[in-house]
Amino acid sequence: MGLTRERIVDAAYTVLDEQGLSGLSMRRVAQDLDVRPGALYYHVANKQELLAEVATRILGDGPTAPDARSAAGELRDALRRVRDGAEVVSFVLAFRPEGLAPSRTFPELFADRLGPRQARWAARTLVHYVLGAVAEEQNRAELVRTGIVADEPGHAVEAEEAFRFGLDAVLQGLESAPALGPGGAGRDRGAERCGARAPGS
Amino acid sequence: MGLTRERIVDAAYTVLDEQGLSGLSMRRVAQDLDVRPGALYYHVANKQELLAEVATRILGDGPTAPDARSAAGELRDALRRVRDGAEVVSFVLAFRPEGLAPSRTFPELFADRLGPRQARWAARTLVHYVLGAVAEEQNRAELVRTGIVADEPGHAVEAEEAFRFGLDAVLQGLESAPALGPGGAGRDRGAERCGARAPGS
DNA sequence: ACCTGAACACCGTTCAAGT
DNA sequence: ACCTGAACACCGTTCAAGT
Repeated sequence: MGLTRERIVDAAYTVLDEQGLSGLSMRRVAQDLDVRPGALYYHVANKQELLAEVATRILGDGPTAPDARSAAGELRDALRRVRDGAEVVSFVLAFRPEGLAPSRTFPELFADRLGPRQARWAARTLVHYVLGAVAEEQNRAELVRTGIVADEPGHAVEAEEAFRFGLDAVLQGLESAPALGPGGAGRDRGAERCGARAPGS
Repeated sequence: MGLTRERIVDAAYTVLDEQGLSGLSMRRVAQDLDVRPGALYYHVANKQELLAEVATRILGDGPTAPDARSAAGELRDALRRVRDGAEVVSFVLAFRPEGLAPSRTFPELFADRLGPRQARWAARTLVHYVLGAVAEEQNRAELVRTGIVADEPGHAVEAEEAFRFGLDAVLQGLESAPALGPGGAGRDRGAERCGARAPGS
């Protein structure tokens, strides 16, 4: 009864939450919509585009909080609301940089203290931290679900503490370390040989 | 002429470097070894196990440097040596935590200053940062390869600066922020409402 | 304009049967 | 013990043909 881009995204989001990212196939989405797989391609270019739409839905309007700590918390909440949320957003962020909400809003959080370049770098550091932490947590949940690993009690609180520990460290470092102009000079305490070559081939 | 687990890992590593992770299939590996796909399963349980072996090869013996900064640099070098290295290691780290070299060696880097729990958290924060940074860089390289995005000149140096910026921040934060006992009390500067609920469903 | 039917070119994995 | 042949149950994507 009228296939729509929006209905497809809805169905995909539901499949994601119920089956996880590994269960999210175009064929499965089509089946849930009582439609042949090919029909989807009239409304959506390909699976990547559909995933990008799902990621946008996961992230919502982006964080509304004005400070980095609360914004990171909001991002974490958004990612945790749906199964494999961090994995989906990471994937989309990979092939569509600058296209997602955090890439636009997070740099603003550092715009008062840092130049535009450093603000972008700081934002990426923070976003990567949250994505990595939530992805680890959700991946572990997937392993528990499949029975590969046992659900140790007290793991949830440990995850909480661990997240806070790392978040504190990252925020601390971001607000103290790079107190210098947009040129990028002046990081000179034991910074010799950190291993940096051009990517091979 | 004598299929071996080692020869299979060799072939997989070569396919990875030449075709990327998306081109690394069991069938492709079998083809390169002049063998039917089914033959691989006599030496390797499944694709995940093979990927774990490839990740181990990418990481080598783990970092030999005694300080966190150099260790992070060594990890980054190792990941960058092969195409999609960060993606592979992230994937393996997801379904096989504690199984890879960094999970064992990185906590030692913080063992003198932090308790065992915090040392593990600090290690994870640092490893996630490096993985995220290299993954972003390599994902961009893949996009350039496919022609989806243009190869802006000066992007390599920007990546270098960005990595150093974030690394400095993370290291700074890790060595200053959590100067407290293994109990976990005492992070009390503006830490209200960071958004923490149990994972849904 | 929108969807079906049907195919194309792939996947990972299993397993009887051969040697 | 080790590998082949052949299948099973999937994929994403395309595209003529129908309505």
